[in-house]
Amino acid sequence: MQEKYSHKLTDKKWQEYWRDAKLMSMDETSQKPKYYCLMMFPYPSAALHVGHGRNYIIGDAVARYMKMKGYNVLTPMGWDAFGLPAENAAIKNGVHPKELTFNNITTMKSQLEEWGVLYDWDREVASCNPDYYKWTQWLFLKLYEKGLAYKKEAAVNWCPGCQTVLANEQVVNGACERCSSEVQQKKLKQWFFKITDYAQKLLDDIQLLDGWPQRVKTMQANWIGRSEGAYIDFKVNGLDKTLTCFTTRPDTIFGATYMVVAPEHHYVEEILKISENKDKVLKFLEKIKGQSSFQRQSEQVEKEGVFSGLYVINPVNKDKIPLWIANYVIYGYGTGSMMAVPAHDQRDFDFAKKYNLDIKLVIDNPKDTLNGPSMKEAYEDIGVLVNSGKFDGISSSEAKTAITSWMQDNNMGKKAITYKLRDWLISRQRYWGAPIPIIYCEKCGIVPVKEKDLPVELPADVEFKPTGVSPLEDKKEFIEATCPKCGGVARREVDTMDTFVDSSWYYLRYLSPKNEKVAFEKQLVDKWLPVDQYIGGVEHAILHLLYSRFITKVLFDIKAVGFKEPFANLFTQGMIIKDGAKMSKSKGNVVSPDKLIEQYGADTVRVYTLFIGPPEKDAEWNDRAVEGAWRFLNKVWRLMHQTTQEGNFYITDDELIVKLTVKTNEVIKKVTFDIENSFHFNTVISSIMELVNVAKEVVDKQLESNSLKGKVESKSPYDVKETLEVICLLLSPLAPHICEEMWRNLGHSKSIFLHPWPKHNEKVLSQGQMEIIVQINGKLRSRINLDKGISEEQIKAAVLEDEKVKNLIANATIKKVIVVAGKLINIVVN
RNA sequence: GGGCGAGUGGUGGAAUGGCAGACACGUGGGACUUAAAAUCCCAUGGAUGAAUAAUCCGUGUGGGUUCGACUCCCACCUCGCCCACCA
Repeated sequence: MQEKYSHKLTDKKWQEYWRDAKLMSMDETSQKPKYYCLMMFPYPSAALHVGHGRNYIIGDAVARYMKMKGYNVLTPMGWDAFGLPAENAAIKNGVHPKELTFNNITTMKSQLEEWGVLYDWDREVASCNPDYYKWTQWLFLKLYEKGLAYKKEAAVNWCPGCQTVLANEQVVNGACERCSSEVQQKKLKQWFFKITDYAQKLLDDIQLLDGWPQRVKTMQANWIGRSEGAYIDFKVNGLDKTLTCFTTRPDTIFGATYMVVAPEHHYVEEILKISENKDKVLKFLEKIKGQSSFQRQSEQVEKEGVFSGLYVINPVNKDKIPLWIANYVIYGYGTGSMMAVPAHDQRDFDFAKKYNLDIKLVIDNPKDTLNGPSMKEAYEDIGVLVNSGKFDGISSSEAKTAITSWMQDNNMGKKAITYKLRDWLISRQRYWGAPIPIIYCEKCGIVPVKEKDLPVELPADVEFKPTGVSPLEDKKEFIEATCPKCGGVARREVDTMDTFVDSSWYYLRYLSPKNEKVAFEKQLVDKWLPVDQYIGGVEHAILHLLYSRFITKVLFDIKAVGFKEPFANLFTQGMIIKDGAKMSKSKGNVVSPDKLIEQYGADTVRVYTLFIGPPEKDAEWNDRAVEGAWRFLNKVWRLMHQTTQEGNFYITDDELIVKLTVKTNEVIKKVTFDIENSFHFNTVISSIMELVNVAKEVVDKQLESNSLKGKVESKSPYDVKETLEVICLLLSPLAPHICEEMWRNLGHSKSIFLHPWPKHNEKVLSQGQMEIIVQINGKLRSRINLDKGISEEQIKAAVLEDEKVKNLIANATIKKVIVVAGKLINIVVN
């Protein structure tokens, strides 16, 4: 064994060894229990920084740990390889997206290897390969068959920068998530997945996700946004037309004093035809059009509206109330129109004040009687109904159901549930994605491509120009097709699919990545899924995870898989921050792992990354503190060297033996608990540091006592090697290279990762003495060392006999004594 | 406005309701060295102390529960993230 630790001696050697030995390959014939450990597959962008590294290092540590715990571990990796950045780069630099993507994949793979992160590379997938996207297209066909893929004209978010359509989820503060251009509205015919059909199931089954962070579950529930209420029909005065609104407060229907429709509402066209107020309405619509969607959505924009010139009839009391058009009504939610109850909704109240509309009190505050005209703000709480006909006097919560069923009986409205969740718009007017497998025939209309004709391959040479339509539009050989139904002349769909479709099922493909006959084998996925541990960034808390859940449920319903949820346990790691901000090229605060790995080695970078803080929380990167991890590994190496160079090293002093063996077993217990319970590798490392510190101290003391004459020999000396092995084993998932090296130096011929994880021995823990804290009236006053394992009564007696304690309570009477086993005693006196 | 999370030394952070500040980083001092690096040792929340004595204060603020609160409950303040004119 070298005297000094050098990562240059260990890193490459063991990386190659593990790779050749296929250490992390799943064993298909194994009888061991399975463990599917999955990292969110990355988009192949230029180069990884230490922030990305955290994700892979955590995952690798978990996978190695579970392997040592005796599981048959599946830990695959792949590439979410379609998408805009590669295509944008192609437009800019003229490099084909495919070339760029695969170059990036090569770079990232070698970076992962340098970190010592292992995967079952035989199962690698890339979503841009035809043998993968063939099955993404198959998935589309399955949804189409089930009526879950449909085409409709829709006002879509159009990014003028990327020249494409964006999903609602890709619009952030009215701007494109990618290029920050201001998003415009545009009407296009687009393909959608009917995720709204699964809104309730997606919401209900959140309950099944015991292993998910509460935060993510809440975010999903909010995103689905279920609300219960009623649809209520309002007849337009004097016309044979009904406008329906959605409300969560049917109890306030008697207080509706006007009605509002969104400016985009289809009825606005009718209004313009017949309204006497047409000019003002037109002027208003013009003004609203000038406001970007971002302006409309921000709260700074004042509620504005215009009287339509028409009236509607409140069905419950036949009141004739004005119909308004206003910017604060969202076309996409509910019915795009709403009843306004100014007395009991703050927004309606503000609007009514501004335009001098009636405010009618229908819910009274039982504690403090309200007076309609003098109200300063809306009363939104529960209360007792007034001015509500036969419903006067009942509570508002009762009234909700009572009024709804009464309206239902009288054909005025009905119970309703709405969701904020919208259907998933999957069309992209882009090249670098999976083509939507659809053919348009003049005779037969929309015809899906036959499964046997998949994949619909992307042509290689196309012109990359942002024109607002897919580059495939220019590609005659691609567009021209024959109708699969009638054989006639037809044309192909030129849009490609949102990359979230690619990533919504990849975890199934890993089980049979090369199968050319099916997307995945039911028997295999049913055995291996749900994923035991999914690890990734919280930024995917909504989109990717919701889409994956949706696709899994669809596949379950068509009996393609036998499970309802894809991911049993989810771990979302925190971001690495540098100089107070997320690492990004534009901010110039990116820390590259390459130099650090060159200087300190992979294990130092890994240990520091895990030591930086609890993995689920954000953490600030500190280059200087990396040094601490380096020093620690060197310390371990020196201890190892010092105690193995000249044969076995025995501890012969009984006290030292107890100290070291107790600590060794305590740390095994603590480390195992911290990994199992929370992946808190930061405390795992600090515990191992403590063990190393104690071992060092014991070894030094032993060396001192060896040089002393007349030392007392123990009857059963302790070989330090036992503790050294434990240190190697506990540290190996975190710092695999150095541990593998030290393990071999300890005389083992097989890889440390094939050795079982150590178990602690409770009996050892009960040896020696414990320190009992003595509190008087809850304040720390003394400490007393007592033998472990004595009873509470004995502790109490021993403490009360103690001279110091006696003095402290000399002039007081003892009221009560509380003993906490093994820890503390609190004497309550007065 | 709603939801979630967080507030502990100079810094990152630790603490099943039971010794607050583990483990590190940094800093100061010392040993070794011609010197430096590396390594090792000591100190390191604040206050009053000559003090290695001793005592008091101290986990955002104010209350509460408890023998005992960083931890639980209530109210508030600050910060972060997500959502947001969702009827």
